[in-house]
Amino acid sequence: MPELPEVEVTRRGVAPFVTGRVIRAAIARNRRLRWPVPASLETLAGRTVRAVERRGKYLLFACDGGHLIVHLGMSGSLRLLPAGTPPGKHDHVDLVFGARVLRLRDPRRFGAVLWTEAAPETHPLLAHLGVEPLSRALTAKRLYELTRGHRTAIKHLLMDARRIVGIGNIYACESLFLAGIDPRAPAGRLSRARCARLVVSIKQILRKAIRAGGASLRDFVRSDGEPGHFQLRSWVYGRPGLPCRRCGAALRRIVQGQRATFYCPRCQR
DNA sequence: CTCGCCACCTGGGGGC
DNA sequence: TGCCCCCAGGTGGCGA
Repeated sequence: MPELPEVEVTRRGVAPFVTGRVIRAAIARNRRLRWPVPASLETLAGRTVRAVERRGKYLLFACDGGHLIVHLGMSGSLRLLPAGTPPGKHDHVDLVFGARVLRLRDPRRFGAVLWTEAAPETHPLLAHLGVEPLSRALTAKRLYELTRGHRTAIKHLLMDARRIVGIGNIYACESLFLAGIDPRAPAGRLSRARCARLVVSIKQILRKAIRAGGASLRDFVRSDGEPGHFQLRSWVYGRPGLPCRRCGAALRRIVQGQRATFYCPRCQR
């Protein structure tokens, strides 16, 4: 799935086609996502989409009277298709806009579609989210402060959405490579200089991935319905045993917190 | 509060 | 071909 760049690319792909448009119908063929798709989904019919926003990996469709919250989980994608396109097995939710339908496909059903009439930032899923990595709020100083007192590995902390949002397994590995930091390093012991380098690396890799149209691995499909062929060439992710593109050393795969971590034992210390 | 771990799902790929 | 096992980009929630 979708880490921040893929969600942002989806947002940008979808927004021009739905902003200012009236939802003619909202359809849930399978309500069994991570949480049940609420019955209030159907009340979207007749409402206008005012904006498409993003908070972390959550997409927020600002509508008259509320926000539709969409999370793509690990295998979700949103596509714009001609209305009437027959749904596939894993196409669970549709928003119909006249000639087009915005369709959620999510084979693993780890995604979510929720509706809230309160301010979205107060929603339980969003209320405790951390800093946006591409915002000015993420500075070297901020990362330094966020890491103090934490013995957990820096890679694990990067993926903790209560501190920093949007960084998943791929971009955690890649940004640590760019910063030359061992993913196992205790977060609280990183120097100010290393925090500064890591912040630069995080912003760089996320921006680059957005520019590339999102790293397209198996499940990500661009919102226009074309399978993304763009794949950000990874430095370390998914390359165990292969030579480091920078120094030639054999890359390693380890497991941290039940997740695979890829790194270069020579470049990252 | 932090931590370590589990669970929720389906599908693809490799080995036999 | 078929079967079985392993792996996968997330993250809420549990108990310690």
